[in-house]
Parts: sequence; structure tokens; C-alpha cells
Amino acid sequence: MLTQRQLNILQIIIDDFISTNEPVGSRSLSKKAEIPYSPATIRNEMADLEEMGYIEKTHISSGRVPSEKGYRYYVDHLLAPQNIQQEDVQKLKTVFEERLIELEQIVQNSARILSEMTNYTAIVLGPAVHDNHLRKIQIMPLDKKTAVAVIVTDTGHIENKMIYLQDGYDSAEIEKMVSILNERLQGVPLTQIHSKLRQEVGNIFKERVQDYDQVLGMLERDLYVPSKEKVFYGGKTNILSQPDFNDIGKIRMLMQVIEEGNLYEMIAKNKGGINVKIGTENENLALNDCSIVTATYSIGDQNIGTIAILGPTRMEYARVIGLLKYFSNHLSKSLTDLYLEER
Amino acid sequence: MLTQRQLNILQIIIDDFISTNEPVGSRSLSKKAEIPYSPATIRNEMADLEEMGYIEKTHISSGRVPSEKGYRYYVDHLLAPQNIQQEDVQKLKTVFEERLIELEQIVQNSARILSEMTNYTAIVLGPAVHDNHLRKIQIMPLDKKTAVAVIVTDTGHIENKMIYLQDGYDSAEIEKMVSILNERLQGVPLTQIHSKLRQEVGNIFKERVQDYDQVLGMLERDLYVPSKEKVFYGGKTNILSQPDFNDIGKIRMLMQVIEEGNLYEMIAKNKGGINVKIGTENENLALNDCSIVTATYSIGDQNIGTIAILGPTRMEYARVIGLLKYFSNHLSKSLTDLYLEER
DNA sequence: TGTTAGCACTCAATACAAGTGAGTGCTAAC
DNA sequence: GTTAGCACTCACTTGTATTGAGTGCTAACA
Repeated sequence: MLTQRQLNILQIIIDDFISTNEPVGSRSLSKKAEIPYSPATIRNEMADLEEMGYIEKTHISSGRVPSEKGYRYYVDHLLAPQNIQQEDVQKLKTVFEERLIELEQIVQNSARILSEMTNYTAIVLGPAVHDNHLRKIQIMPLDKKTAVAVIVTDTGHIENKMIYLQDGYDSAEIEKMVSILNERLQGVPLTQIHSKLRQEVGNIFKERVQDYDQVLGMLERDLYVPSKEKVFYGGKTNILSQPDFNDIGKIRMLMQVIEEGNLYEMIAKNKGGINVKIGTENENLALNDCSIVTATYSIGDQNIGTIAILGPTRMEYARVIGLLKYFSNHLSKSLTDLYLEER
Repeated sequence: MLTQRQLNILQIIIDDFISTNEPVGSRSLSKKAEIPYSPATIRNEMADLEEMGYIEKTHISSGRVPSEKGYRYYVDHLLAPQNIQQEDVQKLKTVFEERLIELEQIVQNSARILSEMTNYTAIVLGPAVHDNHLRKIQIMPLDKKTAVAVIVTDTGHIENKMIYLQDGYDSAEIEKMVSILNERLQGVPLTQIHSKLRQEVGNIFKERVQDYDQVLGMLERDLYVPSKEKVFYGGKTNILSQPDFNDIGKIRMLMQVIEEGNLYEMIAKNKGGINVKIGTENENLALNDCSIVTATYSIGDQNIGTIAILGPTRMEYARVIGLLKYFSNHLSKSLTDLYLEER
């Protein structure tokens, strides 16, 4: 168990290291007003903290640096529930001031603003299209063989699909189909469209659409919903200007993960609330010197997406967590107002 | 004027430097079979070449390295019109083997494959949507205030726009509008839609659509065509693994330009054929150690897009130029077959 | 006259030694 | 329990020497 003094020292070491990126030594610590002890005393405490694994040395006679365990403890117990600053509030609000219509636009802006404010990289997932509900479907014939299916969801997302018709259909026939589809599938979650197609629509088609089997087959084949959600980035290169990444190899790996890696899967699995992954807690090797803070946002009580900030392990946790909490709350509130209450 | 021997030496210096990334000295040159002269002779020739500005030293007693002028001469005069290798042909063909329907899909694949083959970064512009012609327009009402306009072009590009109606329109009215629009605007280049709207459509609306002025205003406001074309990337991070970029500052600038810079403008202005920009010929400071090779592709005899390869100035020009020539030709041919002949 | 051998010279890169400073652990005194 | 003192460690810097690849120049050669 840690004594109060050890907690103080640990906190100050971490705060100091986060802001300076320099190992912190006993002498510089003892100069701080909060610590009225001599370097020697602090050295003793630091030795204990090191033994317990909260801090470590970069070499045998260096100052101390927080270990992952130290950061973890810091995030879990020492973090003052810092209120976010007034100027930050102002900046964040700009996102909500613009006309909020297309969700993806909002989300893209969020990523940009968060990255600008933190100087880290922002990754925003969602809105999770497969959780959306069908609002409207339309099929536009182009020529004898091809048509475009347009699907609009309740969150304003628009999805196009080219579809291929076996034979020429006259437009009256297609219109009939479309109105049946709309009638039967409106409000259905996109994930379930496939199953509903045969269940609900099949019978009606049977009666009213010629060659119904072929048409149904076509719809089932082409009308699948993309399983991958969209990922929006802000400040992809911000992380390159963090002094923590001065090794060219690291930078390469990092950029590769950001560009091509499956950050989506990593981030999407955090469900609800604020979540912090520190260093090797990220299983991806390239992210072993990074931390990822995630927060979810929702419409009503349903989570529809995730916001993440990717920075070095030496991240300004207090500020980032504060920002994300504030922002995800407001975003959820705005979206809920927009998409639920309005109707 | 350069003697034949100087040309040989220049060519070999550049070839050698491109493949090894090491300054090449007189001794190593004289060992090559193509150059049956002693180091001393070569030194004399190199001194001349340097005086003329084709090669330079990294420091006073180093081997020689091609200058930009050297590369330029090499690209313009020395480049053997190298045929592309059989295995490369095979790989490139895979792009054309898939079902070619959506142009953007093809273009995205092209970028990926070219980047994989070259280990440089591929940037593919287009298809230039504003040159496309309208094939079909559709307006789907969503609720009283909003609707989705879907525009399909002759190259299979699909564009969505949310539009905002002033008042509730009944669907019959909208259908009438849409059929007028289709009738009058089909085949019109997207750039001209705006002007045609008032010219051609205006009068007809006047007779047949109620509140035609308001509707026309809405269409003019919301139905603009995005001026920026899509840019597709392949191997964004490839360039990071080029040994030429071992300086962290350079890497940062480079990634920033790739992520956020206006590569579009830089590349789009190259019209027709193969074009090579070497080093400081790229006005962007961050690209002063890079070369960009561009090629255009077309449907029929109309250029619709550009392919570019971004690499270090020490680029394998012969190979890249060969690849791009071959690829852009085939791409143009395939697209022409697909979109012109088929109709 | 063009080519080559020889030589002195330059410079990046590497290795090594010495000095400095920030930091540590330990012990003994307060 | 706290602190002063001291010996020790190690990264970092500075200076010096060595090496090797390469050059320019000159004189000799074919």
C-alpha cells in the first residue's frame, strides 16, 4: 500500500514527466513547493516506488520515469477530475453551432477539432451504420441491366449500391417493388434487412411481382450492408510531432498502423464510458509506446459510435479525459435532440 | 556538349546511384565492364561533368551524386525506352481482370497495385467528376423538409446531395419535376447543369410546376457539383521506408503534405502524356527531395484523370515511367471500351 | 594528344580518452 | 523519521587520432 507521501511523489513525478518529457530526479523534486523534503528522503521514497513498479530508470544513474503500472495507477486513482477549461469549451462548441444535418459531417468535424486541441491524433468511429434503421429505399433504373439502389437511414446516412438486373424490367414493375420494399422494410435495422427480405417481402412479391424469385435473389445478393463502419481521422500526422517519437523506425510503424492498421477493431470493442489503454495494453506492437483514450457517443440510450484520441503514453491524460467526457456527452445530447426528439 | 564517353559515365553514375544510394567514386566506376578506363581518366571526366552541373559532391572528397540537372538530362535523353517486365505485366493485368463497373473502384485498385509494385506512393486523381455528363437524376423525398438528390453520371459515379425543401411538396409534383429534369439535363456536363437549369428548365417549370421560382432557387443552391475531385492513395507510407528519407523533420513535412497538402492541384495541372517533376521543380518545399511522375488516362480522347507516383529524386525513373505508360494506356483502353463502345 | 600512375590532400566516420553534471545508493549523524 | 555527506554510475560532450574512400594535380607514357 502506498503512503500519502508516496502518492504525492508519484503524482508529481508523473505530472512533471508529462509536461517536460525529462526523467525527474530527486533534487528537482525537492525544490518543488509541494514537497518539503530533502533529496535524500525523496530518493528513499523513489526507491520504494521503483521497487513496487510504479516508476523506473532509463539507466542506472538517471532520474525516474513513470512505468506503465505508474500511469495506470495515475489514471485510475490520482487523476483529479479536472474540469475542462473555458477556452476549450468555446472551441468544442463550434462543432455544435453549425447546422447539424449529416451525421458524418459532424463526426468528421469532431475529429478535426479534437485533434487540433490536443495535438494528438483523433479517430472517430461511426455512426455504426449497421445499427441504423432503414428510412427509405429507392431503386433508379439506369439501363436495361443496371440500376442504383439508394438507401437512406434514420441518422441521415446515405448508401449507394449498383445493382445488376438479369433482364430488362419495366419501370412500373420496379416502382411496385420499391413501394413494397419501403412499406415492409421501413424502420428495420439494416442488419436485419437480409432476413426480413425473404420472410416478409417474399410472400408479397410472390403475388405481385413477376419473376419474383429472381428479383429476390438479386436483392439478397446486392443489397448487403457494408460490415465495416467508416473511420474518420483528425490530425493523422500530429503524433509525428510528439517528441516521444524521435525514432524513425517507430514512426514508420506508427504511421503504417494509422494508415493501414485495423484501428477500427481495436477501438470499436470499447463499449461505454471512458476507456484508457496504456502502452502494451494495446496488443498492437506499434502502439506499445502509445495510449488510446476512447469514449462512446450515443443517440438516446444506444451507443452509436466511438471517439478516440491516440497519443504517446506520456499523454496529458487529465486534459484528454476531461475533453472527451465533455465532448461525448454534448455530442450525444445534440444527436439525441436531433434524431429522436424532433420526430 | 557532352561527349559519348561523358554520356556513358553520367548514365552509369546515375544508374549506380539509383540502385545503391551511395555516392559513386572513380575507382568503383572504372571496375565496371562498360568503362575500360582508369580511375584517373574518369576523374577528369567527372570533373568536367561536375563543372557542367550534371553531378555534384556531397563533400569535397566524396564520390559523385547526380544533381537535379543530371536527373533531368537522364530522364530526357538517357533513359532507355525500357520495356516493362513480364512479371510486372502480369500484376498490372489483375486490375483489369475484375469486373469493371464502378470507375472509382478501378481507380482505387490501380493506386494500390502501382504502389505495391514500385514501393513508392501512388496518387490517382479522378475520374474528374465535373467533366462527367449527367445520366440520371432522382429526388427522393424523406420528410416534409428534406429530400435526397441522387445524381448518376455516365462514368458510373454516384453523387448524393441532401436538399432542403421550403415547404411540403407532394410527391406527384416532385416526380413531375424529376422527369422534366431528366428529360432536359440528360447528357449535360455536370459543370453546365447550373446554367442549363435556368435556361432550359426554367421555362418549362414556369408552365408546369407550382412555385417554380422557389423550386428553381432550391435546385440552384443545393445542386452544385463538388469542385474537388476525389484523390485516391496507395502506399501512403511506402515513401517512409525509402532510405533517402532518414531525417525525421523531412518525414514529418512529407507526411503532412501527403495527408493535408494540396497534391491534387499539383498533379492535376499536368495535362496529357508522361510528365516528370524532379526535386525543386516541385514548388512545394517538402517535396524538394522528391520526384513525381504523372500520366493521364482517358475515355475516348478525353482525359479524365491522372495517375502519379511520388518517390525520392533517386527514383527508378526507367521502371516507373515504363509502368505508368503501359498502365495508363491499358486503363484508357479498358475504360473506353467500357463506357463508349458498349452503348 | 589522350591516358595513366603516383602522390599529397581532404573529409566523413569511427574509436578512444577525459571531463562534466545530474543522478543514485548507502551510511552515519541529527 | 529525516537529512547530510560521500562514493559511484552513466549519458553526454569535447578533443584527438586513425582509417579509408575519394579527389586534384602533375609528370610520365603510348
